[in-house]
Amino acid sequence: MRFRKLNYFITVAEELHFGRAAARLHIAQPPLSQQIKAIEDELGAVLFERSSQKVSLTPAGEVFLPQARALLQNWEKIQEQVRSVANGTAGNLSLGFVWAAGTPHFSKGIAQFKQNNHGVTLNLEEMTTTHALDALRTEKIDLAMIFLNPLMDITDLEHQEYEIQKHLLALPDNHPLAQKDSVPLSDLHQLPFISFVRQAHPSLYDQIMHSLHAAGVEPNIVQIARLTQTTRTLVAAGVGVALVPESTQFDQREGLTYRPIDGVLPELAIHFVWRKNSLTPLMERLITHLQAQVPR
Amino acid sequence: MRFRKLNYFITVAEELHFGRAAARLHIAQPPLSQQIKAIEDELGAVLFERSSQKVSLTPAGEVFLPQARALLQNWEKIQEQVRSVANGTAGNLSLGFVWAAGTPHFSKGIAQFKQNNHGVTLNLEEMTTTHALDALRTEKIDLAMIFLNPLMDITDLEHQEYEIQKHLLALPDNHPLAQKDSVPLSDLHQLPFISFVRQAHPSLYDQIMHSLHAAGVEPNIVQIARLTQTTRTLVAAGVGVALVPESTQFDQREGLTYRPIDGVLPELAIHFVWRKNSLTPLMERLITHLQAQVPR
DNA sequence: ACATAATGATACGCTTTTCCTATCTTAGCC
DNA sequence: GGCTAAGATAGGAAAAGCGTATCATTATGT
Repeated sequence: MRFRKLNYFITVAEELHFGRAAARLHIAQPPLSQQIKAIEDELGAVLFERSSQKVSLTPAGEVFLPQARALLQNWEKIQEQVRSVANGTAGNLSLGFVWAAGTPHFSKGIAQFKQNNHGVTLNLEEMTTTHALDALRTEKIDLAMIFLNPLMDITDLEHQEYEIQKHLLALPDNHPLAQKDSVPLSDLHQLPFISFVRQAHPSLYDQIMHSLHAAGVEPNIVQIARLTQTTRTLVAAGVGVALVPESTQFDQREGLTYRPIDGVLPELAIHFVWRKNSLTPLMERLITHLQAQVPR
Repeated sequence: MRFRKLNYFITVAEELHFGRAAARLHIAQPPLSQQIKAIEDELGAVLFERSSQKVSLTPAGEVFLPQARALLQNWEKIQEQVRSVANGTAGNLSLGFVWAAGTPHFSKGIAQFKQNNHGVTLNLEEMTTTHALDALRTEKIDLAMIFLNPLMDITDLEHQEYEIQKHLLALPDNHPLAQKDSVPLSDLHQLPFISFVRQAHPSLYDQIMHSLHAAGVEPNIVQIARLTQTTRTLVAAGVGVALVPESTQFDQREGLTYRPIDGVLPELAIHFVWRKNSLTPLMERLITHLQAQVPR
């Protein structure tokens, strides 16, 4: 599909000489004459006024020439665009990610990717793990970055690790435990606790609770916060303490301190997740790029 | 140039099934697979996700489909347009015509032609014979309607008769000659005369003067008018009499009378004139149409 | 688990299209 | 009147496209 004939016509129209045009096209003159005749037959319109002396365009040819040029140009553009989408330098991508993934290196990575891929439209949306999985399966998003753990049933999906975060204990500045450099897990027993809603990340929630129980810690959940933002506000207000992903510390806040935990807690594994057979070059490129931004 | 492959792609994209698509295209399935593969190779982009279970578009294919459709549609439009221009139902045409050609049947003919050929843009310009010939040769106009006579050198042009007009004598209402039903040529001797500029229609001018001399009439040219409009104003004002084309009488005017001439005067032959080998279907159609409007 | 059915890919020979070489035709020119 | 330049025509060769037969893969049903 080289639009051969269209090119033949344009070249003859430019040279106004079958011999020279044929030379430019690297073919002999007779087939060129034939092909032009074929176009004329197909269109039902004579495009050239021929004499042995000179060749000129008929009004029909005059009208055809710019249109033919435009068509070819259009075709070039289409080709480029399709190629761009194919190798991932253009296209659309909807990404759902959990709040904890929104680290400075994540933002930087996204910004760079946009910078280097002007043809790409990224659609970013913050979601809970539960919501993101649903959005993936209903094809509302193409890619998710969520808390993954082995208990989840994701046989219809594929995934790849993004980063592992540790838990930190969020404390009010003036809390007695803030004196210690790191807090033993057992110290959390019966402490007033602020948790996220289980439904947001059910497996993670269950895993954390399991770990606490195993360490003999019975948390006294005094409040359930839907947004991490709210959790921090409540902790700062002295309502209680909370276990938060380490990425939370990137947002500094008056009156809040973070301490590492001494003891066994599940890791916070953020994974890229996508539907089977839906991994496009664009997604691959984005995943590779974002992963490269993760420190260490 | 049937844009075969493009159509193949579109059909497969619509059916999402190589077998059915091949059937719709009236070819076997293997060549279809081959051609699709050829497109993919050419674009450097996989367009379909194939499995023995189902075929689906890749993002690149998704982008390509509407573009391919648009391209084909565009091609159809181009074809139609070229065909229209070729058979004269569309296009542009610049027509220069002498004032005398602007009769009611001329106006009606033009109006009808426009009505019946909406794709046609007519560019009408009133000109003198001299100016029209120049405009023709410099390709500023495509067709002229001018006073033609055998003395003119128009070997580079072709022509066809439009209509023959007679001369009339334009008189003030109260002029003594207005009493007669027709005026003998000899009566014009020494009468105050209003003439057009010789340069406007030189051959015609010379021919008229020759006829007058031959009849022993020595006109007393008191004024030279550039516009026929002006001639009539001057005649009505009693400045003199004038020889005018019979078409002039279609414009009635207070205080003006026209009388036939008894005697030998050149006929006013208005011809279509165009450059050799420049007669397009559109011009042919216009010429035929206008000529059919001439009375009798 | 194994045979069956459905579907796209591959192999290979045939047909059609396109191209090339050689020659013809026409129109200007010395 | 022959010469030259340019496009058209003729006929065979090369290339592209197509068809039949077959393979490979995957789901399905017993």
